[in-house]
Amino acid sequence: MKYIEKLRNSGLRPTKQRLQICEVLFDTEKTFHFTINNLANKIKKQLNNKISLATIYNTVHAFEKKGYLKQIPINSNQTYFDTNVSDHHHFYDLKEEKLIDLDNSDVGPINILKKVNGKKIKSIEVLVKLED
Amino acid sequence: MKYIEKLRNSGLRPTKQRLQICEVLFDTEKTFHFTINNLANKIKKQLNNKISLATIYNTVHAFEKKGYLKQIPINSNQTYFDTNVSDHHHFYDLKEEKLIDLDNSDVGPINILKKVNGKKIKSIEVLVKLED
DNA sequence: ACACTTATTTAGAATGGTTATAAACTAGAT
DNA sequence: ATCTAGTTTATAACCATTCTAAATAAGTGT
Ligand SMILES: [Mn+2]
Ligand SMILES: [Mn+2]
Ligand SMILES: [Zn+2]
Ligand SMILES: [Zn+2]
Repeated sequence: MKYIEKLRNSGLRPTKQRLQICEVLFDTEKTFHFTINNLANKIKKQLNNKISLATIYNTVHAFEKKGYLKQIPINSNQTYFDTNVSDHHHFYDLKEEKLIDLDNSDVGPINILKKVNGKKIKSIEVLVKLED
Repeated sequence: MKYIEKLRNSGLRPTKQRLQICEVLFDTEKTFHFTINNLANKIKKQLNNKISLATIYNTVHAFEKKGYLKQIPINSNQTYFDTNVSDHHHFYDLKEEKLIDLDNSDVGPINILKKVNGKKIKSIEVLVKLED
C-alpha cells in the first residue's frame, strides 16, 4: 500500500483504519473540503467495515497535526477540513454553505504591512463570502 | 439615552437589558473582540444587575444581524465577535489566542480574480496567524 | 513463533457552547 | 387601563467534540 511508508515516516502506525481513511481522503482526483460528519458518511458508503467515530476524529486530528490536512477558519457549528494543504484561499457560498478553492493566483499577492513584536507570520488565509 | 433611537430605528425595543449591553459594547474608547463568555463576565463586573445568558445570546445575535457587531471567522470552540464593524482584517496570535486588528491600510488591496456564476462578493476577510 | 511493550481502536460517557422552550414580564399602541 | 406583540428568563435540550478505560493490534526483541 502506498500510504504505509507515509504513515510510518510520520510516526503513525499504519493501521487498517488509518489506511482506509487515507484512501477515502487522498485517493481522489481532486482535493475536497469536509466536516467530520461528511467524512464519516463517505467512509460508511465506500467501505464495508465500520470505523468508529472516535477513530475518525483521532485520525483527522493526527493528520492535521502532521500537515496532511488543513483546518479552514470559518464560522460554522462544524469544523471544516481541507485535503488541499497547499497555500490557498476560499470562497464561502453563504446560501449553499459550500467552500470553493481560490488559488493563490486567483488572489493578488498579499502584503501585510503591520508587524507584531516578536511574532512571525505562520499563514495568511483569505475568506471571501459570496451571496446571490 | 443615546442608544434608544438607534435601537428603535432598528426595530428593536430599547429594553433595559439591551441598553445596558449597548453601554458595555459601545461606550468604549476602543473597539474590541469578545466571546459570549467574555461579554457575560464583563457585564457581571460592570453592572449591578444580572442579565441572563439567554438574553446576552439573543442580543448579540440581534445586533449582529443589524450590523452592529461582526462575527470573526476563526476556528475556536467559542464564537468571536467584534465591535469594530468596519472592513478590516485580523492577526490571530496562536499562543495568546488573541485577535489583533489589521486595518485595511495594513493589508495591501486585495483583488479577487476568480468569479463565481451568479454570485457576488459580500465580504473579504483576511486572517493572519502568528507564531513565535 | 512467542512474549512484551506501547500505540491504537472502540463504545459509550462526559463536556460545554449554543439553541429551544414556554412561562412571566414589558414596551408601545389604542 | 387594556391589549398585543416583543422580550426576558430559567432551564432543558441539542449536538459537535473530547474523554475514558478496556480491548485489540502493531512493533520489537528473543
Ligand atoms: Mn484539531
Ligand atoms: Mn449569529
Ligand atoms: Zn481548499
Ligand atoms: Zn477586529
